[in-house]
Amino acid sequence: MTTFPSPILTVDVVVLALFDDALQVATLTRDADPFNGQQALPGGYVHLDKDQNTTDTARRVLKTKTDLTSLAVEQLATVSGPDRDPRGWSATVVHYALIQGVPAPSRGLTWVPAAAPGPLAFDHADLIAATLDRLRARGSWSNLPGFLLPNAFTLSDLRHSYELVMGVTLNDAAFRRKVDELDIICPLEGQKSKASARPAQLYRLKDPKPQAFDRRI
Amino acid sequence: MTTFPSPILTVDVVVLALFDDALQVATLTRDADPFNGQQALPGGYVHLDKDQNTTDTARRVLKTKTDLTSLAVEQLATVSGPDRDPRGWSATVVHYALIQGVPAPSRGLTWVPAAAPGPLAFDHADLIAATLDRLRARGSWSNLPGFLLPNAFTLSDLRHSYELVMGVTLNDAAFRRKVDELDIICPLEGQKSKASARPAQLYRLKDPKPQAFDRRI
DNA sequence: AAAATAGTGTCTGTGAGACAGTATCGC
DNA sequence: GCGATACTGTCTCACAGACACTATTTT
Repeated sequence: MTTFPSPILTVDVVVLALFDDALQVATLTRDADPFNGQQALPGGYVHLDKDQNTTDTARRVLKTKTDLTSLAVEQLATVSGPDRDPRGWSATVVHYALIQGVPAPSRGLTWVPAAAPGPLAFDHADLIAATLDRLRARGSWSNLPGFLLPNAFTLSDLRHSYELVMGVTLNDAAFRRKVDELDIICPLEGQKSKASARPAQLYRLKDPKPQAFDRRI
Repeated sequence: MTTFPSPILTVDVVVLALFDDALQVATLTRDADPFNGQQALPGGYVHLDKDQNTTDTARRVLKTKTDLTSLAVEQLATVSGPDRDPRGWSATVVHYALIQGVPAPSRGLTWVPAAAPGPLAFDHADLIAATLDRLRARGSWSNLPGFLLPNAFTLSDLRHSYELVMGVTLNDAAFRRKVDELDIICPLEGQKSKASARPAQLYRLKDPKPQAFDRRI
C-alpha cells in the first residue's frame, strides 16, 4: 500500500457564553507563527496518549487554554482544505462548548460577540458562523440553550436564552406549556428576588447532558 | 512550537441505495492488511494534490472504488480514537452518499442491508448505524429520501422512500398535501404504467441538491 | 365486474399563538 | 395605591391524521 502525505489535523473549539444580551465567543491571542498576534479560537493538536477521541481533545483544550469547563461539548463538523492554513492542507474537527452563566474575567481570554466576532485568524470566523447556524437549527429541538444559563434560572431566563440562540421571539404562555410537557427542568425551592417585580420560581435542567426532543419547543 | 505525532486520517463513505424494500449499503472486500479479506466501507486517504476538502475525497473514493456517482454526498461526523484501527490512533471523516435508483450489479461491490450489515472491518458497522440515525432524524426535514429514487418516480415511491428511511408509515393524503405545499417536485409529462393498477403521475426532484425544510414532512 | 393502486374532499382532534386576566413583589 | 414582572385560563386558527370517496387502469 502506498502511503500518502497526511494533512495537518487540529481540533478547534467555539466556546460560547451568554451575556450582554448576546451570544459571545471566546478568543485567544495567537503566540505562534501563522497569524501570530491575531485573535483565534482555542485549538490544538490531538494528544495520542491522552485523548480517547477528538471531543476529549476539545475538552482538554478548553480546560488548558481557557480554564473553563462545559457540560455541553459537541462536535460540529470537520472543515478542511488546502488553503485554510498557510502551512498546507489542513483539517480541523470543530467542536462547540456551551459555558454556563457569565464566565469570570480571565487574562488572555477575549470575549467577542458571536454574531460579529471581528477579524480572526484562519477561517475561524466561518467556523463561528457555522456553529451559530447549527445552534439555531438545533436550539428549538434540544435543551442546548439551557446549558448557557447558570445552575439556577427562571423560566423567563430560559425563554430568553432560546430567543437569543434562535433569533426569534417566543410566545411566553406557549413556551411555558411546552417546557412543562417536555419535562426538561426541575423546580428549585428558592425564589428569585428580582428588583421591583414579582419573584420567579428558579429551576435547574433535569438532564445533565444535552438532549434532543422529538418536538419543537 | 512542539510537533505532535499525527493520527491517521481517512475518509469513509456509507453508500446507500434503496432496493429490495430496504436501505442497502455498499461494501468492498479489503485487500490489505488490517482486516484483509473482510468486508469494509469504501474509504481512502485524502489526496492533498487533488481534493479541495474531505467531501471531495469522499466523491473521489466513491467514483474510483465503486464506480458510482451521487448527487447527495454529505459529511456525517468524524469518528476517532486509539482503538478503532489496530495501526494506532485514527480519525475518519465519515460521509454518506445516496445513490439514485437500483445500482447496476458490479464486480467487487457487495450490497448488504443497512439495518443488519453483518460483520464488517473496523467500526464500520457503527458508522452505518450512525448514518441511519442521522438519516432518520433528518429525513422528514429534507428532500434527502428523494435522492434514493430514480430520476422519475411517483408520489407513492417518494412516500415509500420516506417511510423506509424514517422507519414509520405515513398518511398518504397528508403526505401529498405537504409535498405539494413544500413544492419540492416537478411533474413530468409521462405517465407510469404500473402492472394491474391505475398509472400514476411521474415526478422529478425540483432541487438538484439536498435541501432542508423548515417544516416536517 | 373485480381488483388494485392513484388521487381528493371533509371531519376532527391537537397544539401553538394571542391575549386578557390574575398573582405577587418593590416602591 | 402603582408599576412591573410572573404566571394562568381561554379562544381561535392552522395543520396533521383518519377515512371515506372517486378515478383510472389491468385482468
